[in-house]
Amino acid sequence: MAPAARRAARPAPRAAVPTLSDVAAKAAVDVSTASRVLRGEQGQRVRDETRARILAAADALGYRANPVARALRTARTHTLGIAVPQLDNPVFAAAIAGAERVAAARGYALLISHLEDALPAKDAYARLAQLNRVDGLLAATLEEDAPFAEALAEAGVPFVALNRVLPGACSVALDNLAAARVAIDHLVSLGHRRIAHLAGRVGGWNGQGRLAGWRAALKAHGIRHDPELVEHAGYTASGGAAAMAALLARVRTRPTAVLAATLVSAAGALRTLRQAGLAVPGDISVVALHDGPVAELVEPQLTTVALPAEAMGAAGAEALIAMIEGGATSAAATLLPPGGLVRRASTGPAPER
Amino acid sequence: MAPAARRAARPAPRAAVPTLSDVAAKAAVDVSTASRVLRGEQGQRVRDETRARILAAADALGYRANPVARALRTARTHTLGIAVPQLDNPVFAAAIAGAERVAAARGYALLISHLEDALPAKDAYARLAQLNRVDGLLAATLEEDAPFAEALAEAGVPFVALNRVLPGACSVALDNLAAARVAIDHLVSLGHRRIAHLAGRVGGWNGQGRLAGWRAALKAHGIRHDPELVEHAGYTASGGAAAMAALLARVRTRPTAVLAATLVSAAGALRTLRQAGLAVPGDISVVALHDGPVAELVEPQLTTVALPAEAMGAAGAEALIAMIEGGATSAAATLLPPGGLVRRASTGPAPER
DNA sequence: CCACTCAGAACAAACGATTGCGCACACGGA
DNA sequence: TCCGTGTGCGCAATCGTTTGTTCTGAGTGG
Repeated sequence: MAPAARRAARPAPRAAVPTLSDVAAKAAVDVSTASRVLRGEQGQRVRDETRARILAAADALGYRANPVARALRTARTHTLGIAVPQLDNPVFAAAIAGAERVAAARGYALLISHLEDALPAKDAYARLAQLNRVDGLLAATLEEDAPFAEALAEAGVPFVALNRVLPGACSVALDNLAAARVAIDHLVSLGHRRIAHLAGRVGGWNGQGRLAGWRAALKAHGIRHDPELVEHAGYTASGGAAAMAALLARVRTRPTAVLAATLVSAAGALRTLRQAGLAVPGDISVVALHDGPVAELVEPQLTTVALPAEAMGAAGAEALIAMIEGGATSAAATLLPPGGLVRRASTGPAPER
Repeated sequence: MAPAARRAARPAPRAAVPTLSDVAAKAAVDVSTASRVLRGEQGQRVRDETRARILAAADALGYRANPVARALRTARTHTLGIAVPQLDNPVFAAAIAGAERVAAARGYALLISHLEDALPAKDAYARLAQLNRVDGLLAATLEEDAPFAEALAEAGVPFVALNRVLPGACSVALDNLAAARVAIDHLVSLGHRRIAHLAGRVGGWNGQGRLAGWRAALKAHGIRHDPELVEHAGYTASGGAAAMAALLARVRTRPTAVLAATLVSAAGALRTLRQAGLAVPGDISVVALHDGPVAELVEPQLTTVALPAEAMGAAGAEALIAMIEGGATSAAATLLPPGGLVRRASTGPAPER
């Protein structure tokens, strides 16, 4: 199979890419005519014969419009930016995948930018330097980045907040209340009434929402929420383990079930429970928000509530493109309903007392 | 100062972004002079006073060069593309993170493209349409995509193959032989001599390399490799579980240790071992290639060999930028050495016979 | 037979930068 | 006084498109 692979180093292999004027020349028309035909605009008055000639020439040359030149002229790059705080987080990875899918389908490219930490508004402006190369931005930021949002708004850059609701900005986020409700409904249906909550990041939008959801769902079932049953676990395994340990050490009456705000913290909690000699779900049931491959790797496999991370990215991209193309800056917030309960082995009937 | 800045027709919230000619006007110089000063080129003959005036004007206006215009003129977008087959795979996520880090540090943006499946060369060309918006491409593709590579080479697009070595192309990949060696050394030092291999994707570059590494490392220790001890597991948990089961069912003498080609398949194998009533590491040790958070979530926690996925993305970006800026198309392959053994609970001394 | 209309296509001006070249002016030596 | 020489900057072309405007005939009604 020796034939094709041959890769010259010297002669600057970059083939001259045909331009519009090449096409126009070959078809013996003006570039403007060629442009109109190739852009396929309706209502253009071009004779069929001419049109065919241009299309043939373009095809023969393998012409592709130069996006850069087009962007300069039209002031539209057909590129979306997505800024995420962490690339390794599966939730953001999924969101990126969703955004990429929609972007590609709509003819947009996706530029990705990693926003290490909470960025000082200053940095936000620095990032803005890059922003004239995108038509809009998907901002999947973690917390009090009002400055960031304001910088964007001020600069007139269309953007949508992802993974949280930002008042006044178009936002696409997860419906944490509904998600918590699904989890609690499940536990209650199994007979649980004393249900603890391993909360997520304090101050984070999702963390707050899930905590609120836990409370509201309990209330809906006529269960008074016991503040003692909340422990902040963050979103790491060690955080989950530590929080579970703290909870067990602190409470008088052990809860019969736990709602963990994140999958990974639930996995950590499982470790603590195992070490404490408690059976899951025999002694205590565990359910986590967010589904993922990890749920099947732990022992026992975790019952979860699937959350639409991919769809969140996709919906964000849709909304952003709508803003860009429609021109209207909507400030509507979209809450994506949970995908449903994924029942596995970590939940079971409440133990008899 | 009414003259220069007047842009939007409607109220058009998008703030008028200052252009070079705005700066030039404010500093009362020609745009060419402003350009030379702002680009900071050496050897330009500009009076200090003039330079200061221009810098002040740019600063006052908050001027940022328009990357699109610059790209059009210079035929360089300062954008890298990265094509990955799966966005949800932590390895690729890490590679993207690494590439993004380097790209950002070097003043490049990163465009990400998801290549669903093996892409017919046709599709490869379609993607090329987007390619004149990047200066080069990081191609993290899975397998026999020689057509893709050739399409790129033919189009003269600088690219580097990521996560595999592609003959004739600049490649950055993991040193699977060395990684397997680290794992086997560890097991052998614990007294293991009958070591099975849960292989990765058949036909994949990494899968092949790890299999070869397993063989070579055994040989280095004077252990004859037993072909019976290889089972193809792929890179999923269920694949790992099934392969482990098949292996146990098939072999006469049970191996005392297993080298899994991937972290997730190792996790699957753990499940099978647990169900089979075998103790890990009491009856059998397990070590996986690639480290990650999952390793600490499973029971027992997995001993792994850390593989530099982030560094791979970074090195790929470095190489690509070097190609772009240096002009020379190197075809060198870089193999990244493993990060080392991460010893956890899944490996222990070989059981007495 | 003559203006008039309108289809079909060319002209030309942007978009915002970069860059080769040329034009002044000041200075120094003959 | 005059002619290099060289510094400091402006002129203008260009990158590849898009798009408003103008031009040219051919067809038409009066």
